[in-house]
Amino acid sequence: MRKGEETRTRLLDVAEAAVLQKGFGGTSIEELIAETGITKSGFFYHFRDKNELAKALLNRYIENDERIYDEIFSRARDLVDDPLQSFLLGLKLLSELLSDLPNGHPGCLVATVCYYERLFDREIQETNRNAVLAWRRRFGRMLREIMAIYPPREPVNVDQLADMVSSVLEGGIVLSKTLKEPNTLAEQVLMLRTFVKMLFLPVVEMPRASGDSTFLGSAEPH
Amino acid sequence: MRKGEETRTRLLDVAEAAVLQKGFGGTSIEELIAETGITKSGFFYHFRDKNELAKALLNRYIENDERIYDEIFSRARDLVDDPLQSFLLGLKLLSELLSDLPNGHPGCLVATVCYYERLFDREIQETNRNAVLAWRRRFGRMLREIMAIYPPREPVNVDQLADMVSSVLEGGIVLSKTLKEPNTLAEQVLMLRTFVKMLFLPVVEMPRASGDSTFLGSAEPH
DNA sequence: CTGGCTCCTGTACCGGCGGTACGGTTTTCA
DNA sequence: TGAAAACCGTACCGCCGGTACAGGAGCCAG
Repeated sequence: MRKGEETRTRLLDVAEAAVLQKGFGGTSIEELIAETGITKSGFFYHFRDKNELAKALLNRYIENDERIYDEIFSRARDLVDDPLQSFLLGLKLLSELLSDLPNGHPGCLVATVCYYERLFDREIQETNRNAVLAWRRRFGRMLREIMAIYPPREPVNVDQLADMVSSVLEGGIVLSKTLKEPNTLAEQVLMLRTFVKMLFLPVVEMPRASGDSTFLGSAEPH
Repeated sequence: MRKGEETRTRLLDVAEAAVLQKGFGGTSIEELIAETGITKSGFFYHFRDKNELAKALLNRYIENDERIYDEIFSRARDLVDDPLQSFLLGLKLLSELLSDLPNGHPGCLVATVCYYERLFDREIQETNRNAVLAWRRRFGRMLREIMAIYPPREPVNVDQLADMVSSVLEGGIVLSKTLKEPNTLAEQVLMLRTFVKMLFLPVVEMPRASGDSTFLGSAEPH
Protein backbone atom coordinates (compact mmCIF):
# COMPACT_ATOMS: atom_id res chain seq x y z
CA MET A 1 0.00 0.00 0.00
CA ARG A 2 2.65 2.50 1.01
CA LYS A 3 5.11 1.52 -1.68
CA GLY A 4 2.45 1.45 -4.34
CA GLU A 5 1.25 4.95 -3.55
CA GLU A 6 4.79 6.24 -3.74
CA THR A 7 5.45 4.75 -7.17
CA ARG A 8 2.09 5.96 -8.38
CA THR A 9 2.83 9.48 -7.20
CA ARG A 10 6.24 9.46 -8.87
CA LEU A 11 4.61 8.25 -12.06
CA LEU A 12 2.02 11.02 -11.89
CA ASP A 13 4.71 13.62 -11.27
CA VAL A 14 6.68 12.53 -14.31
CA ALA A 15 3.54 12.30 -16.42
CA GLU A 16 2.28 15.73 -15.41
CA ALA A 17 5.51 17.45 -16.37
CA ALA A 18 5.63 15.58 -19.69
CA VAL A 19 2.00 16.21 -20.57
CA LEU A 20 2.26 19.92 -19.87
CA GLN A 21 5.21 20.14 -22.24
CA LYS A 22 4.06 17.85 -25.02
CA GLY A 23 0.39 17.21 -24.56
CA PHE A 24 -1.22 13.84 -23.97
CA GLY A 25 -0.80 12.59 -27.49
CA GLY A 26 2.84 13.57 -27.52
CA THR A 27 3.64 11.77 -24.29
CA SER A 28 4.46 8.08 -24.65
CA ILE A 29 3.98 5.55 -21.91
CA GLU A 30 7.40 4.08 -22.65
CA GLU A 31 9.04 7.41 -21.96
CA LEU A 32 7.20 7.72 -18.65
CA ILE A 33 8.21 4.29 -17.41
CA ALA A 34 11.80 4.91 -18.51
CA GLU A 35 12.01 8.06 -16.42
CA THR A 36 10.12 6.58 -13.48
CA GLY A 37 12.24 3.46 -13.53
CA ILE A 38 9.52 0.85 -13.78
CA THR A 39 8.44 -1.55 -16.50
CA LYS A 40 5.47 -1.44 -18.79
CA SER A 41 3.71 -4.08 -16.74
CA GLY A 42 4.25 -1.88 -13.72
CA PHE A 43 2.55 1.00 -15.45
CA PHE A 44 -0.47 -1.04 -16.43
CA TYR A 45 -0.71 -2.32 -12.89
CA HIS A 46 -1.42 1.24 -11.73
CA PHE A 47 -3.48 2.45 -14.70
CA ARG A 48 -5.66 0.40 -16.98
CA ASP A 49 -4.86 2.64 -19.95
CA LYS A 50 -3.77 6.13 -20.91
CA ASN A 51 -7.25 7.46 -20.39
CA GLU A 52 -7.18 6.45 -16.73
CA LEU A 53 -3.79 8.07 -16.33
CA ALA A 54 -5.28 11.28 -17.70
CA LYS A 55 -8.18 10.98 -15.29
CA ALA A 56 -5.92 10.57 -12.27
CA LEU A 57 -3.65 13.34 -13.50
CA LEU A 58 -6.50 15.79 -13.97
CA ASN A 59 -8.16 15.01 -10.66
CA ARG A 60 -4.91 15.42 -8.78
CA TYR A 61 -4.18 18.68 -10.58
CA ILE A 62 -7.60 20.13 -9.83
CA GLU A 63 -7.44 19.14 -6.16
CA ASN A 64 -4.05 20.75 -5.79
CA ASP A 65 -5.26 23.83 -7.60
CA GLU A 66 -8.24 24.18 -5.28
CA ARG A 67 -6.00 23.73 -2.26
CA ILE A 68 -3.73 26.56 -3.37
CA TYR A 69 -6.65 28.94 -3.92
CA ASP A 70 -8.10 27.94 -0.56
CA GLU A 71 -4.86 28.76 1.19
CA ILE A 72 -4.25 32.07 -0.54
CA PHE A 73 -7.70 33.53 -0.19
CA SER A 74 -8.31 32.26 3.31
CA ARG A 75 -5.00 33.80 4.35
CA ALA A 76 -6.03 37.06 2.71
CA ARG A 77 -9.31 36.79 4.57
CA ASP A 78 -7.50 36.35 7.87
CA LEU A 79 -5.32 39.40 7.28
CA VAL A 80 -8.00 41.79 6.10
CA ASP A 81 -11.63 41.94 7.07
CA ASP A 82 -13.15 43.93 4.26
CA PRO A 83 -14.18 41.58 1.42
CA LEU A 84 -12.92 43.88 -1.33
CA GLN A 85 -9.56 44.55 0.30
CA SER A 86 -9.30 40.87 1.10
CA PHE A 87 -9.92 39.90 -2.52
CA LEU A 88 -7.43 42.48 -3.77
CA LEU A 89 -4.87 41.16 -1.31
CA GLY A 90 -5.58 37.63 -2.47
CA LEU A 91 -4.87 38.61 -6.07
CA LYS A 92 -1.66 40.28 -4.92
CA LEU A 93 -0.59 37.15 -3.04
CA LEU A 94 -1.48 35.03 -6.05
CA SER A 95 0.61 37.17 -8.37
CA GLU A 96 3.53 36.96 -5.95
CA LEU A 97 3.22 33.22 -5.77
CA LEU A 98 3.16 33.04 -9.57
CA SER A 99 6.17 35.29 -10.05
CA ASP A 100 8.09 33.19 -7.53
CA LEU A 101 7.86 30.14 -9.76
CA PRO A 102 11.44 29.74 -10.97
CA ASN A 103 10.71 28.57 -14.51
CA GLY A 104 7.34 30.21 -14.82
CA HIS A 105 4.02 28.42 -14.64
CA PRO A 106 4.38 24.94 -16.13
CA GLY A 107 0.93 25.09 -17.71
CA CYS A 108 -2.63 24.25 -16.77
CA LEU A 109 -3.91 20.72 -17.24
CA VAL A 110 -7.46 21.99 -17.58
CA ALA A 111 -6.42 23.91 -20.70
CA THR A 112 -4.51 20.91 -22.00
CA VAL A 113 -7.55 18.67 -21.62
CA CYS A 114 -9.71 21.38 -23.20
CA TYR A 115 -7.59 21.25 -26.34
CA TYR A 116 -7.85 17.45 -26.36
CA GLU A 117 -11.56 16.97 -25.91
CA ARG A 118 -12.13 14.38 -28.58
CA LEU A 119 -9.42 12.09 -27.24
CA PHE A 120 -11.01 11.40 -23.87
CA ASP A 121 -14.32 10.09 -22.62
CA ARG A 122 -17.17 12.18 -21.30
CA GLU A 123 -16.16 11.65 -17.69
CA ILE A 124 -12.92 13.58 -18.14
CA GLN A 125 -14.64 16.36 -20.03
CA GLU A 126 -17.24 16.57 -17.28
CA THR A 127 -14.51 16.72 -14.63
CA ASN A 128 -12.85 19.51 -16.53
CA ARG A 129 -16.09 21.40 -16.91
CA ASN A 130 -16.81 21.09 -13.21
CA ALA A 131 -13.38 22.43 -12.37
CA VAL A 132 -14.07 25.61 -14.32
CA LEU A 133 -17.53 25.87 -12.77
CA ALA A 134 -15.92 25.54 -9.34
CA TRP A 135 -13.67 28.48 -10.16
CA ARG A 136 -16.74 30.45 -11.20
CA ARG A 137 -18.46 29.65 -7.92
CA ARG A 138 -15.36 30.40 -5.86
CA PHE A 139 -14.66 33.82 -7.32
CA GLY A 140 -18.38 34.51 -7.70
CA ARG A 141 -18.90 33.96 -3.98
CA MET A 142 -16.21 36.48 -3.10
CA LEU A 143 -17.45 38.99 -5.66
CA ARG A 144 -21.00 38.76 -4.34
CA GLU A 145 -19.74 39.61 -0.88
CA ILE A 146 -17.99 42.61 -2.33
CA MET A 147 -21.02 43.72 -4.29
CA ALA A 148 -23.15 43.57 -1.17
CA ILE A 149 -21.07 46.47 0.13
CA TYR A 150 -19.58 48.20 -2.87
CA PRO A 151 -21.81 49.14 -5.78
CA PRO A 152 -19.90 48.46 -9.00
CA ARG A 153 -19.11 51.54 -11.03
CA GLU A 154 -20.31 49.79 -14.18
CA PRO A 155 -23.07 47.22 -14.46
CA VAL A 156 -21.46 43.79 -14.51
CA ASN A 157 -22.66 40.21 -14.32
CA VAL A 158 -21.12 38.45 -11.34
CA ASP A 159 -20.51 35.13 -13.06
CA GLN A 160 -18.92 36.83 -16.03
CA LEU A 161 -16.68 38.83 -13.73
CA ALA A 162 -15.76 35.65 -11.86
CA ASP A 163 -14.97 34.00 -15.19
CA MET A 164 -12.71 36.94 -15.97
CA VAL A 165 -10.38 35.76 -13.21
CA SER A 166 -10.15 32.32 -14.78
CA SER A 167 -9.78 33.82 -18.25
CA VAL A 168 -6.88 36.04 -17.28
CA LEU A 169 -5.17 33.16 -15.49
CA GLU A 170 -5.58 30.72 -18.38
CA GLY A 171 -4.73 33.34 -20.98
CA GLY A 172 -1.82 34.61 -18.94
CA ILE A 173 -0.39 31.12 -18.78
CA VAL A 174 -0.60 30.76 -22.55
CA LEU A 175 1.08 34.13 -23.07
CA SER A 176 3.74 33.47 -20.46
CA LYS A 177 4.61 30.09 -21.92
CA THR A 178 4.55 31.22 -25.53
CA LEU A 179 6.58 34.36 -24.93
CA LYS A 180 8.91 32.57 -22.54
CA GLU A 181 8.37 35.51 -20.20
CA PRO A 182 7.69 33.97 -16.78
CA ASN A 183 6.57 37.30 -15.31
CA THR A 184 3.81 38.00 -17.80
CA LEU A 185 1.34 35.81 -15.94
CA ALA A 186 1.88 37.61 -12.64
CA GLU A 187 1.58 40.96 -14.40
CA GLN A 188 -1.73 39.93 -15.92
CA VAL A 189 -3.08 39.01 -12.50
CA LEU A 190 -2.07 42.43 -11.22
CA MET A 191 -3.76 44.00 -14.23
CA LEU A 192 -6.93 42.15 -13.33
CA ARG A 193 -6.49 43.42 -9.80
CA THR A 194 -6.45 46.97 -11.14
CA PHE A 195 -9.70 46.21 -12.92
CA VAL A 196 -11.42 44.95 -9.77
CA LYS A 197 -10.05 47.84 -7.77
CA MET A 198 -11.33 50.39 -10.26
CA LEU A 199 -14.68 48.68 -10.54
CA PHE A 200 -15.51 48.70 -6.84
CA LEU A 201 -13.36 51.29 -5.11
CA PRO A 202 -15.07 54.68 -4.88
CA VAL A 203 -13.44 57.50 -6.81
CA VAL A 204 -11.20 59.62 -4.67
CA GLU A 205 -10.05 62.98 -5.90
CA MET A 206 -6.36 62.76 -5.23
CA PRO A 207 -4.39 65.96 -5.09
CA ARG A 208 -2.18 65.90 -8.19
CA ALA A 209 1.09 65.98 -6.37
CA SER A 210 3.47 63.18 -5.61
CA GLY A 211 5.45 61.35 -8.24
CA ASP A 212 3.98 57.89 -8.06
CA SER A 213 3.12 58.11 -11.69
CA THR A 214 5.73 55.59 -12.70
CA PHE A 215 4.17 53.83 -15.62
CA LEU A 216 1.66 56.40 -16.58
CA GLY A 217 1.83 56.97 -20.27
CA SER A 218 5.41 56.16 -20.97
CA ALA A 219 6.36 52.77 -22.18
CA GLU A 220 9.24 51.70 -24.30
CA PRO A 221 8.86 52.69 -27.92
CA HIS A 222 8.50 50.04 -30.60
CA MET B 1 -0.51 24.28 -59.79
CA ARG B 2 -4.13 25.24 -59.27
CA LYS B 3 -5.21 21.75 -58.33
CA GLY B 4 -2.29 21.33 -55.97
CA GLU B 5 -3.16 24.45 -54.03
CA GLU B 6 -6.73 23.32 -53.73
CA THR B 7 -5.85 19.91 -52.35
CA ARG B 8 -3.34 21.47 -50.01
CA THR B 9 -5.96 23.89 -48.73
CA ARG B 10 -8.47 21.10 -48.18
CA LEU B 11 -5.83 19.13 -46.34
CA LEU B 12 -5.04 22.11 -44.13
CA ASP B 13 -8.73 22.68 -43.44
CA VAL B 14 -9.23 19.10 -42.34
CA ALA B 15 -6.02 19.15 -40.32
CA GLU B 16 -6.86 22.40 -38.56
CA ALA B 17 -10.24 21.17 -37.40
CA ALA B 18 -8.75 17.89 -36.22
CA VAL B 19 -5.80 19.47 -34.44
CA LEU B 20 -8.02 21.93 -32.58
CA GLN B 21 -10.12 19.06 -31.32
CA LYS B 22 -7.45 16.49 -30.53
CA GLY B 23 -4.12 18.25 -30.54
CA PHE B 24 -1.22 17.48 -32.84
CA GLY B 25 -0.24 14.25 -31.15
CA GLY B 26 -3.80 13.02 -31.24
CA THR B 27 -4.24 13.68 -34.93
CA SER B 28 -3.04 10.93 -37.25
CA ILE B 29 -1.93 11.49 -40.81
CA GLU B 30 -3.92 8.48 -41.92
CA GLU B 31 -7.10 10.00 -40.58
CA LEU B 32 -6.39 13.25 -42.42
CA ILE B 33 -5.82 11.59 -45.77
CA ALA B 34 -8.92 9.45 -45.29
CA GLU B 35 -11.09 12.53 -44.78
CA THR B 36 -9.38 14.52 -47.50
CA GLY B 37 -9.63 11.64 -49.95
CA ILE B 38 -5.97 11.33 -50.92
CA THR B 39 -3.33 8.73 -50.27
CA LYS B 40 -0.37 8.76 -47.97
CA SER B 41 1.93 9.47 -50.88
CA GLY B 42 -0.20 12.45 -51.72
CA PHE B 43 0.17 13.79 -48.22
CA PHE B 44 3.94 13.49 -48.23
CA TYR B 45 4.02 15.16 -51.61
CA HIS B 46 2.64 18.31 -49.97
CA PHE B 47 4.39 18.11 -46.60
CA ARG B 48 7.74 16.53 -45.83
CA ASP B 49 6.57 15.48 -42.36
CA LYS B 50 4.12 16.32 -39.59
CA ASN B 51 6.30 19.14 -38.40
CA GLU B 52 5.97 20.91 -41.73
CA LEU B 53 2.23 20.44 -41.66
CA ALA B 54 2.18 22.10 -38.26
CA LYS B 55 4.28 24.94 -39.62
CA ALA B 56 1.95 25.56 -42.56
CA LEU B 57 -1.08 25.21 -40.31
CA LEU B 58 0.21 27.71 -37.79
CA ASN B 59 1.32 30.26 -40.40
CA ARG B 60 -2.01 30.11 -42.15
CA TYR B 61 -3.88 30.45 -38.87
CA ILE B 62 -1.85 33.46 -37.79
CA GLU B 63 -2.25 35.19 -41.15
CA ASN B 64 -6.00 34.69 -41.07
CA ASP B 65 -6.12 35.88 -37.48
CA GLU B 66 -4.25 39.06 -38.36
CA ARG B 67 -6.54 39.65 -41.32
CA ILE B 68 -9.63 39.44 -39.12
CA TYR B 69 -8.22 41.90 -36.59
CA ASP B 70 -7.19 44.22 -39.41
CA GLU B 71 -10.69 44.22 -40.82
CA ILE B 72 -12.48 44.72 -37.52
CA PHE B 73 -10.35 47.49 -36.14
CA SER B 74 -9.93 49.33 -39.40
CA ARG B 75 -13.69 49.26 -39.84
CA ALA B 76 -14.10 50.59 -36.31
CA ARG B 77 -11.57 53.26 -37.19
CA ASP B 78 -13.56 54.25 -40.24
CA LEU B 79 -16.77 54.55 -38.29
CA VAL B 80 -15.46 56.50 -35.33
CA ASP B 81 -12.66 58.99 -35.22
CA ASP B 82 -11.78 59.08 -31.56
CA PRO B 83 -9.16 56.39 -30.80
CA LEU B 84 -10.81 55.31 -27.55
CA GLN B 85 -14.30 55.10 -28.98
CA SER B 86 -12.88 53.35 -32.00
CA PHE B 87 -11.14 50.75 -29.85
CA LEU B 88 -14.27 50.22 -27.77
CA LEU B 89 -16.28 49.78 -30.94
CA GLY B 90 -13.70 47.33 -32.25
CA LEU B 91 -14.06 45.22 -29.11
CA LYS B 92 -17.82 45.33 -29.52
CA LEU B 93 -17.57 44.22 -33.15
CA LEU B 94 -15.17 41.48 -32.14
CA SER B 95 -17.51 40.18 -29.47
CA GLU B 96 -20.36 40.18 -31.97
CA LEU B 97 -18.29 38.27 -34.48
CA LEU B 98 -17.38 35.73 -31.80
CA SER B 99 -20.94 35.24 -30.60
CA ASP B 100 -22.03 34.72 -34.19
CA LEU B 101 -19.87 31.62 -34.51
CA PRO B 102 -22.48 28.85 -34.61
CA ASN B 103 -20.55 26.22 -32.64
CA GLY B 104 -18.44 28.62 -30.65
CA HIS B 105 -14.79 29.36 -31.27
CA PRO B 106 -13.06 26.20 -32.51
CA GLY B 107 -9.90 26.97 -30.56
CA CYS B 108 -6.67 28.88 -31.05
CA LEU B 109 -3.75 27.18 -32.74
CA VAL B 110 -1.31 29.44 -30.94
CA ALA B 111 -2.50 28.01 -27.63
CA THR B 112 -2.36 24.48 -29.01
CA VAL B 113 1.23 24.95 -30.11
CA CYS B 114 2.04 26.55 -26.77
CA TYR B 115 0.96 23.38 -24.99
CA TYR B 116 3.06 21.31 -27.38
CA GLU B 117 6.35 23.16 -27.25
CA ARG B 118 8.65 20.21 -26.87
CA LEU B 119 7.22 18.44 -29.89
CA PHE B 120 8.23 21.01 -32.48
CA ASP B 121 11.40 22.71 -33.58
CA ARG B 122 12.52 26.17 -32.59
CA GLU B 123 11.16 27.72 -35.78
CA ILE B 124 7.58 26.93 -34.87
CA GLN B 125 8.03 28.15 -31.33
CA GLU B 126 9.57 31.34 -32.68
CA THR B 127 6.65 31.80 -35.08
CA ASN B 128 4.25 31.36 -32.21
CA ARG B 129 6.14 33.80 -30.04
CA ASN B 130 6.14 36.38 -32.82
CA ALA B 131 2.41 36.00 -33.27
CA VAL B 132 1.81 36.90 -29.63
CA LEU B 133 4.29 39.78 -29.89
CA ALA B 134 2.39 41.02 -32.95
CA TRP B 135 -0.79 41.07 -30.89
CA ARG B 136 1.03 43.04 -28.23
CA ARG B 137 2.22 45.58 -30.81
CA ARG B 138 -1.18 45.79 -32.46
CA PHE B 139 -3.18 46.50 -29.31
CA GLY B 140 -0.31 48.48 -27.83
CA ARG B 141 -0.34 50.82 -30.81
CA MET B 142 -4.04 51.51 -30.37
CA LEU B 143 -3.71 51.93 -26.62
CA ARG B 144 -0.87 54.41 -27.02
CA GLU B 145 -3.05 56.52 -29.26
CA ILE B 146 -5.72 56.44 -26.62
CA MET B 147 -3.31 57.33 -23.85
CA ALA B 148 -2.08 60.32 -25.81
CA ILE B 149 -5.52 61.80 -25.27
CA TYR B 150 -7.02 60.12 -22.25
CA PRO B 151 -5.02 59.87 -19.04
CA PRO B 152 -5.66 56.44 -17.49
CA ARG B 153 -7.42 56.51 -14.17
CA GLU B 154 -4.90 54.04 -12.75
CA PRO B 155 -1.24 53.72 -13.64
CA VAL B 156 -0.89 50.93 -16.18
CA ASN B 157 1.86 49.61 -18.40
CA VAL B 158 0.81 49.74 -22.05
CA ASP B 159 2.30 46.41 -23.06
CA GLN B 160 0.71 44.68 -20.11
CA LEU B 161 -2.62 46.21 -20.95
CA ALA B 162 -2.21 45.14 -24.57
CA ASP B 163 -1.39 41.63 -23.36
CA MET B 164 -4.59 41.70 -21.35
CA VAL B 165 -6.54 41.66 -24.61
CA SER B 166 -4.72 38.54 -25.74
CA SER B 167 -5.07 36.97 -22.30
CA VAL B 168 -8.80 37.45 -22.16
CA LEU B 169 -9.19 36.10 -25.68
CA GLU B 170 -7.04 33.02 -25.07
CA GLY B 171 -8.53 32.41 -21.64
CA GLY B 172 -12.04 33.03 -22.90
CA ILE B 173 -11.55 30.41 -25.58
CA VAL B 174 -10.43 27.86 -23.00
CA LEU B 175 -13.41 28.63 -20.78
CA SER B 176 -15.86 28.63 -23.66
CA LYS B 177 -14.62 25.29 -24.96
CA THR B 178 -14.39 23.64 -21.57
CA LEU B 179 -17.79 24.84 -20.38
CA LYS B 180 -19.35 24.20 -23.78
CA GLU B 181 -20.83 27.68 -23.47
CA PRO B 182 -20.19 29.35 -26.83
CA ASN B 183 -21.19 32.78 -25.53
CA THR B 184 -18.71 32.94 -22.67
CA LEU B 185 -15.92 34.10 -24.96
CA ALA B 186 -17.93 37.01 -26.32
CA GLU B 187 -18.97 37.96 -22.79
CA GLN B 188 -15.37 38.01 -21.68
CA VAL B 189 -14.46 40.36 -24.50
CA LEU B 190 -17.26 42.68 -23.43
CA MET B 191 -15.99 42.48 -19.86
CA LEU B 192 -12.59 43.55 -21.07
CA ARG B 193 -14.29 46.37 -22.93
CA THR B 194 -15.82 47.52 -19.66
CA PHE B 195 -12.35 47.55 -18.17
CA VAL B 196 -10.91 49.68 -20.95
CA LYS B 197 -13.89 52.00 -20.81
CA MET B 198 -13.57 52.48 -17.08
CA LEU B 199 -9.84 52.97 -17.30
CA PHE B 200 -9.91 55.79 -19.82
CA LEU B 201 -13.33 57.35 -19.81
CA PRO B 202 -13.57 60.27 -17.38
CA VAL B 203 -15.95 59.88 -14.47
CA VAL B 204 -19.26 61.45 -15.13
CA GLU B 205 -21.69 62.06 -12.31
CA MET B 206 -24.80 60.69 -13.93
CA PRO B 207 -28.14 61.42 -12.35
CA ARG B 208 -29.30 57.99 -11.15
CA ALA B 209 -32.16 57.62 -13.49
CA SER B 210 -32.57 55.40 -16.49
CA GLY B 211 -31.11 52.12 -17.69
CA ASP B 212 -27.44 52.67 -17.89
CA SER B 213 -25.99 50.36 -20.49
CA THR B 214 -25.13 52.59 -23.40
CA PHE B 215 -22.35 51.00 -25.33
CA LEU B 216 -20.51 54.06 -26.40
CA GLY B 217 -20.14 56.24 -23.40
CA SER B 218 -21.30 59.70 -24.28
CA ALA B 219 -18.65 61.67 -22.49
CA GLU B 220 -16.24 64.04 -24.09
CA PRO B 221 -12.53 63.54 -23.64
CA HIS B 222 -11.15 65.50 -20.75
C1' DC C 1 5.85 -20.70 9.04
C1' DT C 2 2.74 -20.22 5.85
C1' DG C 3 -0.43 -18.48 2.87
C1' DG C 4 -2.19 -14.52 0.68
C1' DC C 5 -2.02 -9.93 -0.83
C1' DT C 6 0.38 -6.02 -2.89
C1' DC C 7 3.51 -4.57 -6.19
C1' DC C 8 5.64 -5.28 -9.37
C1' DT C 9 9.19 -7.85 -13.58
C1' DG C 10 9.78 -10.47 -18.06
C1' DT C 11 8.41 -12.01 -22.32
C1' DA C 12 5.78 -12.32 -26.23
C1' DC C 13 2.71 -10.54 -29.29
C1' DC C 14 -0.75 -7.48 -32.01
C1' DG C 15 -2.20 -3.63 -34.81
C1' DG C 16 -1.92 1.32 -35.77
C1' DC C 17 0.83 5.02 -37.05
C1' DG C 18 4.77 8.09 -38.66
C1' DG C 19 7.92 7.92 -41.99
C1' DT C 20 10.88 6.20 -46.12
C1' DA C 21 11.59 4.60 -50.69
C1' DC C 22 10.53 4.38 -55.21
C1' DG C 23 8.29 3.29 -59.43
C1' DG C 24 4.32 4.39 -62.08
C1' DT C 25 0.32 7.25 -63.68
C1' DT C 26 -2.68 10.98 -64.58
C1' DT C 27 -3.53 15.89 -64.99
C1' DT C 28 -2.37 20.51 -66.15
C1' DC C 29 -0.57 24.15 -68.48
C1' DA C 30 2.77 26.48 -71.48
C1' DT D 1 2.99 17.71 -77.41
C1' DG D 2 5.82 17.41 -73.77
C1' DA D 3 7.56 18.40 -69.44
C1' DA D 4 6.43 19.49 -64.94
C1' DA D 5 3.01 19.00 -61.26
C1' DA D 6 0.17 16.21 -58.69
C1' DC D 7 -0.66 12.55 -57.35
C1' DC D 8 -1.35 6.68 -56.64
C1' DG D 9 0.33 1.84 -55.11
C1' DT D 10 3.07 -1.04 -52.71
C1' DA D 11 6.28 -2.55 -49.66
C1' DC D 12 8.66 -1.89 -45.67
C1' DC D 13 10.69 -0.16 -40.95
C1' DG D 14 10.47 0.89 -36.09
C1' DC D 15 7.96 2.98 -32.27
C1' DC D 16 4.07 2.88 -29.46
C1' DG D 17 -0.39 1.65 -27.06
C1' DG D 18 -2.35 -2.16 -25.43
C1' DT D 19 -3.16 -7.28 -24.18
C1' DA D 20 -2.04 -11.61 -22.07
C1' DC D 21 -0.05 -14.22 -18.90
C1' DA D 22 3.40 -16.32 -15.95
C1' DG D 23 6.00 -15.52 -12.15
C1' DG D 24 8.54 -13.41 -8.21
C1' DA D 25 9.92 -10.44 -4.11
C1' DG D 26 8.41 -8.39 0.09
C1' DC D 27 5.30 -7.93 3.85
C1' DC D 28 1.73 -8.95 7.15
C1' DA D 29 -2.00 -11.68 9.63
C1' DG D 30 -3.26 -15.85 11.51
